[in-house]
Amino acid sequence: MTKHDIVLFAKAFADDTRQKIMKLCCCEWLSVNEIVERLGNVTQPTVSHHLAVLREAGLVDARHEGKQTFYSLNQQRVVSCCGQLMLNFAPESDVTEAVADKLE
Amino acid sequence: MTKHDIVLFAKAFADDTRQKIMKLCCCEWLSVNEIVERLGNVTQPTVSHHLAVLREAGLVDARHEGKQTFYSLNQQRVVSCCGQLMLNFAPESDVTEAVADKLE
DNA sequence: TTGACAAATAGACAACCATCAATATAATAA
DNA sequence: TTATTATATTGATGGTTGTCTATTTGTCAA
Repeated sequence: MTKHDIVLFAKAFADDTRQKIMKLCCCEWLSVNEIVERLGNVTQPTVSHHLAVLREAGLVDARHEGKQTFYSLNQQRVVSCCGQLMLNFAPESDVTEAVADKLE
Repeated sequence: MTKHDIVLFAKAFADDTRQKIMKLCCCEWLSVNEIVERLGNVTQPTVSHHLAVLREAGLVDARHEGKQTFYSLNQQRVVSCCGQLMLNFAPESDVTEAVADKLE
C-alpha cells in the first residue's frame, strides 16, 4: 500500500458518478449495461471509463461471461485503504487502534 | 456527513502535495511558512491554496496568533470520514463493524 | 459468414485544478 | 506614519479529467 495507491484511491472516490457506481455494485455483480441503466444519466462509454479508473485503483473486480462483463466492488480494498488512511493521518485516535488490531 | 462531504474529503486526499501537508501537521501546529519551508518545492500561495481546500473539507483547524496562522490536522475528521466511507462501501466487513461500534 | 449485441477504445471539447508571479490585506515594529 | 513580515487573494497558464459521439473489438446466434 504505497502513497501512490492512496492517491489513486482518493481520486477514485473524488467523483460523484464513481461513488454512485461503487454504491450500485457494492454487494452484487452488475453488468456494464445494468450500471448504465440504473444510473440513467450517463452513456455507456462514460461508465466504461469510470470502471477503468476504479479497476486501476483496485476497487472493483471484473468477471467476463459471454458478451458481458460483470463488476463488483472490492470491499476488502476499501477497508485496507481506509485503514491505511487512518494509520497515516489519525494515529492518535482509538478508532485507528481498533482498526489496526483488526487489519493485522 | 452528507455525500457531498465525502466527495470533498476524497478530493482533499486526491493530491500528493495536500497529503504531504496533512502528514506534516498531523500531530502538531505549524505556521504557513513552516509548512512552505518543510515542503521545499512549492510557493507560499500554493500552500495557502491547499490549506483552503483542506479547511473547506473540515480536515484542518486554524488558529491565528499575531501575524501568523497555525494549522493542525483534524484527526477526528479523518476518522469519521473514513468510518463513513467504510459504512457506505464496505458494509459486509467485520472491520467496518468494529469501526461502527467505536464511532457511535 | 453475416448480423446483432456488449463493452472497450479513440478523439474532441469544456470544465476543473495545481501552480506560479504579482498584489492585497492584516498585524506588528520602528 | 512608514516599513516589515505573514498570510490570503487574484489572474494567468498548462495539465488533468468527465463527458460525449463515433468507432472498434469480442462474442454469440442464425
